[in-house]
Formats: sequence, structure tokens, C-alpha cells
Amino acid sequence: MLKLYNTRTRRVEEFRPLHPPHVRIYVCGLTPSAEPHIGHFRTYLFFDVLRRYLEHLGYDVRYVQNVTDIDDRSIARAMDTGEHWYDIVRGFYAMFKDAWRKLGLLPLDAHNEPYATRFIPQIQIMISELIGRDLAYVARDGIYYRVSKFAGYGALSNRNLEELQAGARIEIDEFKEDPLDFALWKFAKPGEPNWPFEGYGAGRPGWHIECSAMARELLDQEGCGFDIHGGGADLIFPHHENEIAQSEPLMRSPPMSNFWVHGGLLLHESKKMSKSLGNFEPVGGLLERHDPQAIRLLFLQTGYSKVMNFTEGSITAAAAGLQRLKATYRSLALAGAPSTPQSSGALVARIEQVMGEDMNTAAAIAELHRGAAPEEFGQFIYALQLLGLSPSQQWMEHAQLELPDDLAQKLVRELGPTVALNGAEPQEAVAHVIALRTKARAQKDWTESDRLRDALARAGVALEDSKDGTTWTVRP
RNA sequence: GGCGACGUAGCCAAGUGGUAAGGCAGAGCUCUGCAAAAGCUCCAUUCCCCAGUUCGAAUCUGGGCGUCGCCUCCA
Repeated sequence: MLKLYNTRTRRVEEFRPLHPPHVRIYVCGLTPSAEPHIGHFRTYLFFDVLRRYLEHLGYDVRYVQNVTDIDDRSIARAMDTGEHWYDIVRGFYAMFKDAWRKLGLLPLDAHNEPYATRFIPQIQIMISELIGRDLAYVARDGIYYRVSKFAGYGALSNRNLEELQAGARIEIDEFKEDPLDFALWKFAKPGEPNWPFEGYGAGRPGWHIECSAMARELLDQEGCGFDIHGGGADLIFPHHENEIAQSEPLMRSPPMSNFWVHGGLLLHESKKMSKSLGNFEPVGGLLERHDPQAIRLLFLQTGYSKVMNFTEGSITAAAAGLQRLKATYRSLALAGAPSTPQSSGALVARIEQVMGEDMNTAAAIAELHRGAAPEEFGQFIYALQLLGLSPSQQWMEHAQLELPDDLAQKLVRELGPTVALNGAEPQEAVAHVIALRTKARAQKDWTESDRLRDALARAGVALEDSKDGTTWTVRP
């Protein structure tokens, strides 16, 4: 049982696949024309958990997430820098995939990660069909969709044409019939990348048509729709509205997607992160400073569809919460509780109850914070995995981050050259200082003992004494 | 101007009619040479404001105030 908020109907509805046990999902992916930011990952982390949860419910999920590897911005950037436009795309997309892996998202591969430029024939066929239906026309600089011809335009975003006309901003393009019309194909200007289009002219696809064409090709060749179409809330208009306009008139049985699910935007200093404002927080730097699982936990602690304000301090707070989850895990593991993941039982049932209500991951995490009985350990682990927070060996060591490379130098600076650390590996340096401290403690030389501990602390290494000896962890 | 979302403790946040989850921070205790880590305990008579509906409202209705988003490339 899963209820989901459906943007199309503006209601929370029970999710039922069109063709159980298959579930087909299309999520709008990245346009790699700028550095990927943390806002992107709020959306994809949510769909990752949705995917996991649908699989938990026993569905066979086909998840497709596209790559918009051709767009105006990367071309403009190439003109500025002199790089090849596709090197720019490749570079940013590699950064995206690197963060994707670090954050533990379920993998994308050739079958569920279509690139727009590899679907040019399908895009062109679709454009031809739209022209044939009088839903598109050829203008001087490109081929446009004739919005006034599609009666359903505005249904998804709850707008009507009059409102849109009234609110339309000044139109730069002189060649369109109507300011609301949007490009399906842009004829190439000199020096721009282009693909031939028999009968019309070489150029490149507009932004919206690729999704319609790829969704049809990969998820809905019968023209009867698929189950879930997702993306960030900023895509509702115009992108998803335009996708519907392109796809539904050509379908045997609309709607294009039964459910439309949108992730709430992530704000930065109470403003939306966007390419045009340039106020985004790149994900790469955050992943160097924080445990990726803390970032995941942070997002899952807020309802997926709510607007959320991002601060780096909130990751630190989430990291502290993650430590508690790890501590629960550790104490159960050390107590010898059976650790085989268990997909059913009372604890999992409580998780299902809240997740079933429009994916209430925050309540699910609250449930995990209440702890688990030893016999529920397997369920506890299963629930963590369901949220993408798979425990690793690191959880037993409650390590937070890697040791800094320059640790030995830092320690020499703190402690003075009398300590023989020059050139030592970070691990050795820590072990050496701990050994010195253990000796001092044995002689009850608390001053020296505390001096060594403070020096390590300032270098980012926290000590923990126990009956069995001294252990350490890295703290930012 | 049109459309929409949100406003819950110091901070983040769940909760859509039955009497306020959870996390962070903070306080106390246990443990410790002292710490740290861990554990335990405490921490909103109250949910932006004002009216109303109801036996009963954070939750429903109306009206304010405030913040943000979409209407332009955007996850």
C-alpha cells in the first residue's frame, strides 16, 4: 500500500501500477551545463528511496533518468572557453555521477540512462508526427509547438491560456506565432553542433521534446502511458506541461503518466538555487567535508515535497543524528544480535505504515531512532537499507571521515619537533602519539597526557579511552 | 497581476478532527584520572494572528500578517 501525491490530480492517491508487477518511472535528469549542486541531489535522493520502496513492495521497477547532453548553455559556454561543447557536458556529468555514487544512489546504466543525442531519430519522428497533426509548424529559426492547438495545455500546472498570455514575459523571438509556443527543433547557426533533419534543416532538439521521445521509446511504445513521471517542482511548468502537450495527442490512451510526482525545491539562504542566479552549493565540496550518509539523512528528515532551506550547519546536525543511529547499530551488533536483513516483522510494518503515507521518510527515521530490540536487528538493518543508509564496516568503527594527509605535519606544529613524526603516514602518526600518551598515563602524568590529546583534537582526531585501550575518530 | 506552497520548542522537523513523533543544541546523572564516546533522565498546557464551525481544531472555514516558489534556463 502506497499513497502518493499526484500533481496531475492535486490529490494524494493510492498508487496502483498500470501493469503489475511492473512499474515504469521516468525522472527528468540533469542538464550538465553547470556544476551539479546539492539541490539536484535532494530530488534524486528522493526518487532513489521511492525506487527502493517500490521494490520492497514487490514491484519490478523500470527506472529511466535521462541526460540532456545538448542545450544552449553548454554551447554558449564552449564559445566562451574555446573547449569542445561535449567535453563540457562530459566533465559536468562525470562530477554528477561521482556524487551519485558517493551518496549511494542505486546505479544507472546504459538501459536506464538515455542521452538525448542518441535519440535524434526518435525525436525527429515525433516532431514530424506533430507537424502532420498541425500541432507544430516550421518557422524561420526552428520548428515550434503550436500551444493553442492543444486543449489540455495548462492542466498539469493549473493554468489557463489567458493567464499564461497575461503573465508572458517579453518575447525575444520574432518568428513564433504565439509567445507561448516553444521550440521542438532549433536550426543550427554557423558553428553550432547539429544533426541533419531531412526535409527541414540541420539543427538540434529543443529542451522538452527529448523527454517525450525517450519516454515513448523506452517506457511506452504502446501509447498507453506509464506509471510515474518525476522531477523537481520547478519542472512542472513549462517542462512537464510541454512534455504532455507533445506526447498525449500522439497517444492511443492518455495520460502520458498516471502519476506526476515532484520533489520540493531546495533553497540556499532562502533563495532558490538556480543556474541563472549562480547561488548554488556545489555537491562536490560538500562531499569532501561531510559524510554522504549525513546528507542523505538530512534530506530524508524533511518531507520530500516541501520547500527546504539548505544550510551547511544542518548537515552537521544531521551527522550528529547519524552517529546515534550508528551507535544503536553498533550496540546491537556487539551484543551479537542476528544481523541478517529481515524484510518483515513489527518494526518493518511500522515503517511501511508511515512510508505508505506519501513516503513519510521523516517518520520512518523517527521510528529507527526509537531503537530496536535485539531480535529486531535484522529489520532495523533492512529499514536502513530501504532508506539507502546501508550500514558498512565503517559503522562499527564509527569513523566519520578519512584522516587528513598532512596530519603528521600538523602534529609536529602542535607538539614541537621533539616528537619524531616527520614524514610519517597519518595512521602511524596517530598511533605514535597515542603510544606516547599511554606511557604518560601509566605514569599518571596527566599534564602531558592531556597535552597530547589536545594536540590530536586540534588536528581533527578525537580520542576515546576504554578498558581495552584508546581508540580514535576523525571529527571536522 | 495570476497560480501555488509553507508558517509547530533556541534550530531542523513529523503530525489533516480526539488532546503535540523524532533529530540537533542545552541541562542533570552514570561511566572516566579528567575528558570523549555511550547510556539514562529532563526540555512546547501548546502549534503566526483574529474570528467561526464542532462535544472537541495544530489539523476544517473565512479574514489578516509573513516567507518562498512558478508564470524565463532550472532538480
